[in-house]
Amino acid sequence: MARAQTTPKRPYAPRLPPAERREQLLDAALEIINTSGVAAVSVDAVARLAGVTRPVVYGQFTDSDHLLRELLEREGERALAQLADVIPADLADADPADTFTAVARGFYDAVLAHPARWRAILLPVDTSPAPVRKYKEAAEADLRARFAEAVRELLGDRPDAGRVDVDLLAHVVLSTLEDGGRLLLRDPAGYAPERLTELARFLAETFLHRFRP
Amino acid sequence: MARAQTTPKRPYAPRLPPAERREQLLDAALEIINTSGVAAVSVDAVARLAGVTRPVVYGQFTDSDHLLRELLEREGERALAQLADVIPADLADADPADTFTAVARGFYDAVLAHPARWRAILLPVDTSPAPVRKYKEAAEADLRARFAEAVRELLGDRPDAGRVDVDLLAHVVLSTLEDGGRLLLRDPAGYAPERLTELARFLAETFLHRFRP
DNA sequence: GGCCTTTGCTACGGAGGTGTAGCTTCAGCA
DNA sequence: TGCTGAAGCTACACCTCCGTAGCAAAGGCC
Repeated sequence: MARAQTTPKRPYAPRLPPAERREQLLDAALEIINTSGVAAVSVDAVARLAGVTRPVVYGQFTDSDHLLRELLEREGERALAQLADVIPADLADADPADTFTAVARGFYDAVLAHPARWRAILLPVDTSPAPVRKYKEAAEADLRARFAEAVRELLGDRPDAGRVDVDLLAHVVLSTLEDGGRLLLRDPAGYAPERLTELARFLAETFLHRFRP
Repeated sequence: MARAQTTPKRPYAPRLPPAERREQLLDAALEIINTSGVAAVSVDAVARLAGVTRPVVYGQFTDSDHLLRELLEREGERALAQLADVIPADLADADPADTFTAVARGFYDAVLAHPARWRAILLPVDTSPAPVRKYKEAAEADLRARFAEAVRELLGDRPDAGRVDVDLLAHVVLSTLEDGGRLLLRDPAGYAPERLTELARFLAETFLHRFRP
């Protein structure tokens, strides 16, 4: 009764140095994305989940867009780090179909290893007021360019090689892999990595077959 | 000065019978999606754009979700109607690669013919609070099933036919076509229907080549 | 030309989010 | 042990959107 007359007085949150607070807030935002979708991310929601008040969030980020951009950047870097082990540096030696299959498998395993991260990256295709999308598109363009380069090298001056729209093919292949990632996130049982990888192998072999009659 | 003392008194919107008002409101929502994204669709925004007050909207729809669902249903039906002319009834006769190429071309032309409609359908991959997504997924599942059936018929009992994960392949092919549609909407000059269709033909031929050595 | 139904409007109360100004608490250090 | 700066908190004013209750205008019908 005595304390009811005054506001319950929120417990003081543990103090953290800026860098740690920052990480904690980004973690909170990632969790919100995974439980309630990107749309639910607001300065308010992040502060609440982190057990802190809004001014604390404003101390680290200018607004929720800024926070979201930073989150995608952080997760994007970590995602690329995951893929770095997977994407081969030199592909001159190995069988191209094997290589592609291994990349696909590595990607799907990476998705399964950190579903929350990849959900944040793969699901919001249109969302985010455009400044966020930029970072992602740049990263994807880079991946496409590398893939296209690899295909060009592979085809060399084989007959008919000129007929292939390599850049558009890169687009299609990347988006196919991504789509597999989304299926994996939505229904890991129905679309297990093995199944997705098997199709990747089939497609790679089919493509190569076309150029080795 | 005389009229400044009272509220400016909004001009009375032209009266419309419910059915027409409904259409008009759906049109307004579609325009909002195209100019500002799905996230910007609210009862308020729709009413404003339609030159009408909120209670009028509530007369036709229970809330913005309901409105969005109805819109997707309307546009979905119209989209399917566009595709009806394109998707062949019997495919026993023609060359499969030609058929697939024609379907792809028809689809891309349909997208270009009504970009606003297809933007509403293709762009919001994750958005929309889940009840809206349902309708779309059902339609896609149907398309996938039909495609898968066609491929099964085509393969028949050719050697190796059993090795193909037809259902997953249907997923990949549909999502590839859709991705082409998105490219077309974002950059019609860079990804003209001809270019996209050419790749579709190449992929179809490559696939068939694998089964006709 | 007056009535009555239909369509639209004003006006309210409320929920939730934004960003900021100014006060409080904590912890380390002299 | 008391000061001080960094880290948090409260409180406020503002905005946008939500739904609804009750009033006002149009226009068809007799």
